[in-house]
Amino acid sequence: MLHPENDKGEIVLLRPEFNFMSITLQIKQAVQLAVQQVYQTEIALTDILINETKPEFEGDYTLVTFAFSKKLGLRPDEIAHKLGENLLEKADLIQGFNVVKGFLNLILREDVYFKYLHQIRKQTNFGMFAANGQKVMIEYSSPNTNKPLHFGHLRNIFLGSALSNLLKNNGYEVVKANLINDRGIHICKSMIAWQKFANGANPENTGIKGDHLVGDYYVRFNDEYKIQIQSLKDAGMSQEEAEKKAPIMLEAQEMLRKWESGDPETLSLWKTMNDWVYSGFYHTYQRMGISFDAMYYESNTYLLGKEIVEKGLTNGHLFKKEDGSVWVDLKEEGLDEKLLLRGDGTSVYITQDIGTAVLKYNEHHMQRSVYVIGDEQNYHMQVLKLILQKLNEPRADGIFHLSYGMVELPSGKMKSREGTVVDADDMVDEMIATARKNTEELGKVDDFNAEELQTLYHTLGLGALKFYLLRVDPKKRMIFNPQESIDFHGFTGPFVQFTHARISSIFRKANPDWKNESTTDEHSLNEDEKGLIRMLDEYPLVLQQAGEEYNLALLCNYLHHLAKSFNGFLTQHSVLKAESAATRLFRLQLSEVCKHVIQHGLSLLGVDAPERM
RNA sequence: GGUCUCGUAGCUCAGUUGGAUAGAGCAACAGCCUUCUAAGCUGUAGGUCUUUGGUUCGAAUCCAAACGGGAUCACCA
Repeated sequence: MLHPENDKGEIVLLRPEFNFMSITLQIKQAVQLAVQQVYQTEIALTDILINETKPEFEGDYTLVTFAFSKKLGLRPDEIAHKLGENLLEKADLIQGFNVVKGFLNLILREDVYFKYLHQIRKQTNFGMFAANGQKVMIEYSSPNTNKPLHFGHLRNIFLGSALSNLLKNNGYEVVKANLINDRGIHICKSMIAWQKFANGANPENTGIKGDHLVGDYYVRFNDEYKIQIQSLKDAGMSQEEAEKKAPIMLEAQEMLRKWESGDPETLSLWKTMNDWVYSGFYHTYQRMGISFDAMYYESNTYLLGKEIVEKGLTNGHLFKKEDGSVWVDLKEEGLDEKLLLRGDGTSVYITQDIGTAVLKYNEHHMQRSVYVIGDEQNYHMQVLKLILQKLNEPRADGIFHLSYGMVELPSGKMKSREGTVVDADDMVDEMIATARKNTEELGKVDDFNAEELQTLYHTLGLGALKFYLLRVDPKKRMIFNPQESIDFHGFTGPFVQFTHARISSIFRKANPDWKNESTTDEHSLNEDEKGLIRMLDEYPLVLQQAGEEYNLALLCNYLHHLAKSFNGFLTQHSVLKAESAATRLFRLQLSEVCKHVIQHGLSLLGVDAPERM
């Protein structure tokens, strides 16, 4: 219900035509004027609190006057009465009022609703914002190349992808970026295991998807590693020593050294196996409707990172220790000293992140750079931003870590070693299969051909999955119960999709000429209709707030609420068989906007809205 | 131990720039399909908003402490 404000406390009009129409803003302006007239006091629009009136009271919107009470030194109910009388007399949008303690319940004239609905109907892209000249990069997904994507990645991917859609909608120029972690000991582990155990197995001759194939050898490495540790321990070695001395681990480390020194054979294998993984990832992204504008590879950026660090050393922002290692001092910032280059000159994790950040900026010159990364890296991201600021890298202040909580199983964390990881491809398959099962049981689309059915199952399965992962506040960790799987009832994607299909059904059965109809009859609004219009009024604000807070859950909640309200409306009132021609026309218009908002909102979440289901 | 973070119905989550009697979904129970799609709707039941103290007209929301989860504090990535 609030309008966003800038530093000066002024209302910000992202797209003036929306806010001009907004019912709540109209009321606020009227209240502002009333306060001025009755009490000769200026009051900021942002200090005016307007809520929707609770159903148990009479009214449409409610002004809370407690805050004025302190400023004016008067009783809240007295202020409410005075303002109510003034508004009734002066403001032509108010038809009546009542006062309960400090709450001034306002009854709007019906034509306020009609006018609003007509105005948003004129907006062909209601919910879309004009370009704001700002460019933002959003990095998400960012997988390692040693194993397939799992359920935890899905939260990351859907968050990043939906956030990209949302910010684009809200007027930003968006660059979707993916940073591939393609180098390091983890990929060498898969490579070693493949060399030793695969007998030349590849995606073609096994039919196994490339990322899964490589992942299998990563698992195989760990199995072998465990066995070797055990036998070394049986021979009297300590756990710690055995972990260091296990031959297969030494081989992996040797391979990493070869990789870093540019050994052609090693590089060739590395490239081959990474390509298997990429084609697997590509397939997974594609079926989920995920895409990127810019790809970054850590194997490309770590060298740039080194350069930046060297430069920082000569600038005196960094310092060198006796062993030749390079450090940054973050004690002033309340942190510790952090290592940036090892004594032997090799880079560490954060070095390549520094390089990537600079490369990103050099290529795109964006004002803001969002990193969708799990909350276990909060500290790391804080350090990265501080270092870049310290090095005076441009737009370091524009870095934002969209930190999301881990997806956990009821039994706790997913652990690959314990085989409790839920694979992303399996999950998508399972959701599509569930969609199929539910659809077949209901038997509503028996006339669909095979292709239409495939599309529908895909739409519903992915809709359920995406909505499920986006409906929770990203900051909070969430628990996923695979046994119960994901429901298609209640607060879910398919529920919202279903509402869209129902509305679509109405329009299929209406005379297509209804848009040309006109009537001079009067239609009197009922509470359900008013409630729906109030919800539509809220939509641009929800989008704006969701964008500013990087919180897609707000949009999910809104869409569920809207769909729920619409379903309630539909069971109470008939559209096509309305009492009068005017009512029928009005309800068609209202339904049309609701359909648009549902479709538009879902599209931002990356979810399709089916015409039938 | 330091820092950060979370604690709301049996379960999963909303609600947190302080506002009326704290809301959804799932699970449970009772109803509603000759009427635009029942993947729906309505009702019942379910709460010491972890606890204690503070701030005030008013606290789930802000502050402090305690208790209980989680993350992190690597020359790993």
